[in-house]
Amino acid sequence: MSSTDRYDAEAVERKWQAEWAAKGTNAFTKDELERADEPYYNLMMFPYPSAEGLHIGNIYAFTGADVHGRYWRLQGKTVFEPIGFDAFGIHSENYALKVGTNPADLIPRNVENFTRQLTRMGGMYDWTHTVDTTDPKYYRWTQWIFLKLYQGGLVERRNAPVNWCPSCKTVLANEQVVGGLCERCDTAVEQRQLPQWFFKISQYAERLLDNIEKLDWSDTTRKAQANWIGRSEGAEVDFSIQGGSGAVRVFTTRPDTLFGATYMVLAPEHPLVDSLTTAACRAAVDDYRTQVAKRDLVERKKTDKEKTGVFTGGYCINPMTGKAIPVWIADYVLMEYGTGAIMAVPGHDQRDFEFATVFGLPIMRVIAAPGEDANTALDSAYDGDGTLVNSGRFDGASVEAGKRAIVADLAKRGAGEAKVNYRLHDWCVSRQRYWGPPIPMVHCERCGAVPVPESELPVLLPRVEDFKPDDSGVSPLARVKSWYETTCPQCQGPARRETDVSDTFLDSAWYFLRYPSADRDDVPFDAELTRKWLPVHSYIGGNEHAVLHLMYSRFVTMALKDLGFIDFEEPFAKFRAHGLIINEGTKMSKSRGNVIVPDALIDKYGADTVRVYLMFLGPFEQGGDYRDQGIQGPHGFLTRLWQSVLDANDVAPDPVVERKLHQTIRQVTEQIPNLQYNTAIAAMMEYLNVVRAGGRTPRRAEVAPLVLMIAPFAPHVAEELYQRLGHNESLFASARWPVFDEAKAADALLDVGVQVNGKLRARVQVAADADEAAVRAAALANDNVSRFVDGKTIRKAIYVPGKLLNLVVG
RNA sequence: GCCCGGGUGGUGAAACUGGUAGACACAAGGGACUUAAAAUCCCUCGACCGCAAGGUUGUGCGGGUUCGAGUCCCGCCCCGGGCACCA
Repeated sequence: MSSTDRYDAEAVERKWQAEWAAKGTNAFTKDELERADEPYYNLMMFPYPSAEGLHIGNIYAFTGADVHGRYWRLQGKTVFEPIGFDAFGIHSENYALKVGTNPADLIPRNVENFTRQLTRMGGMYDWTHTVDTTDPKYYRWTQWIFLKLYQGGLVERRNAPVNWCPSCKTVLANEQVVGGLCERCDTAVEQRQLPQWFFKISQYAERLLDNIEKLDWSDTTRKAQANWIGRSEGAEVDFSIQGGSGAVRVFTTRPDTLFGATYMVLAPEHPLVDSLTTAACRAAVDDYRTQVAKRDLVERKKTDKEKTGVFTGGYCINPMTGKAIPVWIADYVLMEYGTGAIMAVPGHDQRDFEFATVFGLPIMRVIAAPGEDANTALDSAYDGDGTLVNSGRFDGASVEAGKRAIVADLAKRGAGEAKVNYRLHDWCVSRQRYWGPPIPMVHCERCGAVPVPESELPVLLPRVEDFKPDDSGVSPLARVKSWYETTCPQCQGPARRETDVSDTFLDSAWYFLRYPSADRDDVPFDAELTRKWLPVHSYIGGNEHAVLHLMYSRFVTMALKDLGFIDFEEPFAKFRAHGLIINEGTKMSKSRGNVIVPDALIDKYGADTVRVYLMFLGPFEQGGDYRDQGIQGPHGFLTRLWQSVLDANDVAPDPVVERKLHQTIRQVTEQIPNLQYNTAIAAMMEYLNVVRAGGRTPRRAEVAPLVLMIAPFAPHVAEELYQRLGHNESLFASARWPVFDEAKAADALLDVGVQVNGKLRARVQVAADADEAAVRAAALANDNVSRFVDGKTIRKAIYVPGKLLNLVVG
């Protein structure tokens, strides 16, 4: 054997990557996309191109998705597998600040490096249809989407709190606030109110929730989405203000406990706080409100701190008891949920109970559990089921019936109504930052906020050398006078551009619509191509995006459908979340210094080995533990496969090997579409062991199908072996997935376990068509079985055909 | 606190719908081939008892259902991830 016949992964991979690029094996022309017979859009979450390059987690995810795409391609589908770069955002911006470079210079270098690495891993990417969210040709259409939603009445400008670091003089994202302090300078973070742009996603809450059950998505992801939307059924109830006009409206899920509402609590920011506050309480209320405003948003939401609050001096009337109850303010009531005000029922809500205990407010029982009555003392809130007590004419009703009856009563009197509330709140898309697409709006003193005309898109992000945040509290763009000074598109008067940029999540909320039409500059997405290729057939990505990215993508898709731009409302027919890779039992992180460097691994073993190993580690949807030594297994496997194909002769396949082959094809064919890659690979290893058992010489017909089956995992070596088996064209362009023959997969003899009283005593071999009597005879003929049966009566026999016989004796 | 995962040999992990636990692989040990090494091939490999045949035991813990439980039910413990005062 000459040295050129040794498995040289590097040479093989170089050769085939060049071949694919030269022949355009994985790229589609517009015409090809339009004419595809069986389109299959295989999408994976595009990466943020960091300066460090692809990490093993990216590679794991992309490989798993690529295996999926290559499999369907071999099954005859036209698989479109694009990749792009999600390059805007705070990560790039902060990193650029840290190293003192402009992100506009940094990103192209990172993209180039990522492209090199992705190519090197052997992904089946169509590089003629890629996107870069920072390219004006892309973000022009991100801005277009903003405008379309604006025109559709789905965008609104309103004040909202942001985290503010008084020392860095900048707005912070929630994750930049650590323990109430700025992560960079440890200064206490405050809240500031700024006008921001919102997408009214909450209008879609019901549809977003209802559609979930129709989606073929990972269960965990669907549950996360449902929880995030957080539907809760209850009622809104008016508590009229004593000695004043109007009422305070609250949302409650427990209208049945209304008789137990002994006080009320408003969020400190609630608009009625001012009018409810009496002169005597004014100072304390103002003081408390200032303190709350000072705290950052993250700290505000901590649940484990002691309840605080102050009395406003005002009273409202409980619509059921007619009694006046005091109105307090406290930071445990949030302005953004419900109506920003609650009726407190300390007897049956733990938070209210704690608050009432701290401030000595009355606690009343209005629900009695079985065995309790109206006078049973409460030492904590009781939130279980039971019957109403201390509730006038509603006494004796169940919780369920009480809810209905009290809501009906309130409705009759015009004091309340049934109401469904959602946790999901509107999407704030404003970022007081530099590295993002400028929001395409103009502020005119006369006309107010005016959208930039479509014909003037893109609103280019100017190159700004000094994009460090300053104390203005607004985007760095607000310092670039030459940029923000403009004229009003409506009245031509002097105007000022919106200087905030949009959220990165907006960039990624529509990129899948762009890919097929990435080469079009006249439209964001071609109508025909979109109809043909979307919704996405398969989407694979991390569970860290299970909520926001997927939710926003669904929302944008729904909105675009309602606006008449597309004819479907769910973007991803199928979604699967992949697991995480850990290293020797511990999480990988830069600080631990245990990050696996993919380039070094590929240098040593080749991309094919790395791909197979990553997919072999554990179930793809659960992740796995990367162990350095383990890679030897897959590497040896590919080496043996190589050797076996080169050594193969033309003798007809051995029947025993052939049976195993068909069983293997069956298993692998079933498991790959379900992402059960680890066991599919194990089956192929097992088969190759049979082919090579005892050092026998493999036959060509025994190994040729294995070359095809390993191709999704190890595409380069598969191509090379396919060629050496005598084919001229690329395997992926010409080969078809092997088909198994059920008859040939069937075993002639079956191994049946024999139990006596549930304990395994023997295994007997019987003909595949043996009936129960035959199995029983064979079992009783077995010494070890008769040992346990002799002298006893067989009371019962359970026979699982072809598998197991259990004799119950006694 | 709540919602998801998960807990099986020395290790990563398999196990269809309740039916022969530990496939496949790593590591370890032994052997063949070789001048040697590499590569390749073969054997052993949960624990305990036994020369063996075989037996007992074993899937985080405690109960239960069943002819039969890693798998189902009830009650716990531990690990990982996400959400978190949501009224």
